[in-house]
Amino acid sequence: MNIKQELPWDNPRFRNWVAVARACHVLERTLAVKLAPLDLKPAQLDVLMNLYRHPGMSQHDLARRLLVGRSNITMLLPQLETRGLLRREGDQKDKRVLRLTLTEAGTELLMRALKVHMALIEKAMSQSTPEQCDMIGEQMRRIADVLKEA
Amino acid sequence: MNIKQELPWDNPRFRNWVAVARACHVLERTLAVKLAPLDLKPAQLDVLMNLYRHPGMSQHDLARRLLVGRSNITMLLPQLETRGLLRREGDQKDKRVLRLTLTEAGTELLMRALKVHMALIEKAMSQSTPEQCDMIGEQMRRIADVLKEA
DNA sequence: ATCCATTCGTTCAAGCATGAACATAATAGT
DNA sequence: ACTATTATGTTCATGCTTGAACGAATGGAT
Repeated sequence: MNIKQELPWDNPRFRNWVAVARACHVLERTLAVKLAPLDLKPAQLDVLMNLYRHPGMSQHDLARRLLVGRSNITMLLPQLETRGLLRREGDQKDKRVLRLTLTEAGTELLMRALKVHMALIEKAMSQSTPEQCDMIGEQMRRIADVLKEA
Repeated sequence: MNIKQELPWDNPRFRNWVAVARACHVLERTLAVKLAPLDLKPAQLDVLMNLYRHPGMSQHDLARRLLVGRSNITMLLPQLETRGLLRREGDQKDKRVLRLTLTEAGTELLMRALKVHMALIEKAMSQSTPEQCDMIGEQMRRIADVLKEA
């Protein structure tokens, strides 16, 4: 059996992608710590952000946007709803779907959390020039597109 | 209360970082699917990769390298050891530490998994020029460094 | 009208990751 | 030599995420 293939650590693409994954991991972890005082997890912040930008979303839409399963949303929402951060109201036309909207309290907490999130990202990406930053975003959006077709 | 702050979606750094996180998420997810036929999870592949490159690592070192808790390693290893993919041998000088090494079977499975992983990364990053790719890796390593000090 | 397929949300069991508490071994200070 | 501190690995309870199976609602075909 031919075990000698080109080993990935010599491949620039591999090494560089590993760096991307590590950076993501570290930032996610750091965000979780910084968000703890607000009693918010990164996943919950993602929910609030998406509801702020797209009020009236269905749970299914939210799941697709967050790249998670529908059941995940079902497990996630009650905590936030009980805390009065969002509302779930049945759609009149389609009795299957639940429309999601932020409450005042939800919006306010979101704003405080966003300050934390923004500060972290600013710190992380402060070393990159605007051009580099845009290029990175461009490439990453392309990657997500390429893989979604896979 | 002043709720009107600069909203993040208008900030390039924020938008671009979100793209990074999404790309990571999608690639991780895709990798999990493609690795399923080998009965390997991404986290397990990470273990095998690190043991291949650094034979004789301790569990603590492995945990730090994977950015994961020590207990996680403890829960992760028995599955791989039972499958005969790695060995855990007590260190003679320091009876606390367990030295980890890949077996033949482990190395062989790793090589097969690496083919899958590499193909995926190649596909993802094929759209970037080598210069762009290196620049991305450079920035990401810097981000990880900056955040580790935080 | 009546099936049939599809969609949305829920429930449930399973697998993972985490952090705190613990046991054992090594090390440093005295 | 003795104690206190630190380091390594394990155990355990908790919480998160997933996927499969389900019920209810919708829409389309005949």
